[in-house]
Amino acid sequence: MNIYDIAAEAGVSISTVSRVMNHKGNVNPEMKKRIEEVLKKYDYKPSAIARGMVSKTMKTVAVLVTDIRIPQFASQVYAVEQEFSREGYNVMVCNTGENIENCDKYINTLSQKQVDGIVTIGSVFSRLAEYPEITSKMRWSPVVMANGEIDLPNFYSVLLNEQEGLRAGIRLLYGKGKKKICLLCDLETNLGARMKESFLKILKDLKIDRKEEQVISCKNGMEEGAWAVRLLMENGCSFDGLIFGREITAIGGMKELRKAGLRIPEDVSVIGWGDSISALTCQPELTTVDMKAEQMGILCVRILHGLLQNQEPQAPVIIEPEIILRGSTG
Amino acid sequence: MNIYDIAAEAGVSISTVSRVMNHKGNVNPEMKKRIEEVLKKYDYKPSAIARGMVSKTMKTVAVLVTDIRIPQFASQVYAVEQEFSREGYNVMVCNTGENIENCDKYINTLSQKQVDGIVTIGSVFSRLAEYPEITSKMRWSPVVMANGEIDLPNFYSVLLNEQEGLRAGIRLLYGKGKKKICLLCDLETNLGARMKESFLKILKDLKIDRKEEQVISCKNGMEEGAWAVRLLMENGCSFDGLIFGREITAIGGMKELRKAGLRIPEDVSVIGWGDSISALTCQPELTTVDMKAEQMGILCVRILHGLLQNQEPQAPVIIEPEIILRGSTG
DNA sequence: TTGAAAGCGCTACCAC
DNA sequence: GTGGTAGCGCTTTCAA
Repeated sequence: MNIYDIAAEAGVSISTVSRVMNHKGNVNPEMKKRIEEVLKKYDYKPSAIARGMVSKTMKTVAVLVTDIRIPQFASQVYAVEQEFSREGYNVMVCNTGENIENCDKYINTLSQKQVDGIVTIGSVFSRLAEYPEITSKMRWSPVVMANGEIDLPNFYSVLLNEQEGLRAGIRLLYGKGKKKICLLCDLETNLGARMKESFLKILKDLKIDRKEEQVISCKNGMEEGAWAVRLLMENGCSFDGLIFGREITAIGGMKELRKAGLRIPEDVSVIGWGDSISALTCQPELTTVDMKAEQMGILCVRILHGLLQNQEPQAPVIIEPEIILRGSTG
Repeated sequence: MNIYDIAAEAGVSISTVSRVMNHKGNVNPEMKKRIEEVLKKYDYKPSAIARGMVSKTMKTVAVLVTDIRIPQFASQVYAVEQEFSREGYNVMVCNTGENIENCDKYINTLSQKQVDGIVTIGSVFSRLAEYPEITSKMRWSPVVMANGEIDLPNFYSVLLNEQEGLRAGIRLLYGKGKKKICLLCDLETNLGARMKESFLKILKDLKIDRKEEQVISCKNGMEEGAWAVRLLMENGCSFDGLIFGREITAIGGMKELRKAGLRIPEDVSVIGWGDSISALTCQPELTTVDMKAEQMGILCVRILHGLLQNQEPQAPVIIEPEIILRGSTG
């Protein structure tokens, strides 16, 4: 069943059927009605592929994410999908893994399929800047980066004001009398490196002058969080406030603290970084800097969808995080 | 840049270029080399849309899932995406929500885009059987259901042996001397209803004869788990073993038990149903019946990919769950 | 207001 | 072994 069949049955030309289906141009009301009846009779849906061939769009966008199993990412992908779905787009999901070079494979097929746009989720994708052979292949469509930034004409950003989040966290701990604060995050990531920088700057602003290790690098994961805390204790570092770069590492860290007989929040207060249910399942519940995953996803869609409608590109959007108080900080 | 440009630059016809690109038919080695050089020079990628127009496939499949933010579902979608990606397919994700009728909207666009196949994730989709007006629109492609089953020619299934999982859970509790066991799951779902049935059957098999409420219906969610436990206690029901239909409800339930001063596992042993990190973040760690989400995703892909290659359709595949022992059962 | 026809970029068939 | 060409199902222009 194709447009010719419909046209034949309605006794008109395919042009007119096309006009009726797309609500374009003027069509005699009577004829229109006749065509619509045939359309309904067969519940006819025109081929998006043939349409895409002419119009150069399949109404499909792609999301690049390292791993959709990570709750924050899942939330963002969810928001992106739901928003785009409302605009009539479908969303392809690509789990690239941490290794940025894997993007290449996806970019190849996405460009062949001419997806209308790309959303990247997670700070790793900022590293694409180091792979011009990949970004050069990404010029056919706009790219909106959640938590990432690349200085190229078709790349746009939605960023989180991490520094303010960190500042709020430090203020909170400080207000509770916790003045020996450490930051534990993955310094090998762009986000982690930025956090360290902000952290040291804020401490300086606050005229806090700690000699002991203040920043420990640890990968994301529960085990790694526990490991980092152990390291801190083995080094004889004294601390009474910990800020983690991820919820899951914070939870691993809390387990280790408990194992060492330290009470949370009495002996050590803990702050995580995220926005997922995990913060509620752990004991005590975890105070977090809310990364506003869903809001970020929604904003990415607003920008990308705007671009697809030829709206003016926007300056990088900055989202303000919010600190959510729970048991781990008393 | 299209196939004509490549052909012109190489001084050959588009037929030959097509043959080289698709490694089909015989081409003079010299000419082949010349064409490949031009192809490489421009890093030329043929349009998947034009190709799809002829070949009737865009090498794309879709996943229908209620909500990708639920960890088990995220794991399954992840597995499906990774496996299909290895086979050269892209995966569209559709978050349909609990309301099955929302599928209609997605099915319409998916059929227009002629996706090669569909994977559904979660037992809700069994309910599609009640909506022939939707399933009738799903005939253009094979559908493989994870945890679901519909008796239609193009629908295939990968199922979990829930009864065995439940039996293992009950045996475990029984072995620990816990003989007053309750099941807490959402009876309004297909899965929940089946679990209740299995549960009662197993108790009967084991000649366990409990008079008190043994099955409580509670929706999925932490609050709901807590609510169900409260209900159980308010009813004065005595129990020493709880089996929940979801991890998250189990965690909510454990919180409530703790609040009531009950020790886990000494006073009450708890078993959840799932396969996610939450079981490790809670306190104590949760014993679960592993739903084998990733394995299930992988099997769905094997079946669907086989069907796309015109391999023989398979009988429903049944996966055996596995019980993972942790602190909540001692 | 309607229809004829070109053309989107490719694959596959049929001649040569 | 190679090239010409029909045709996939649509949208869009141009004439009528």
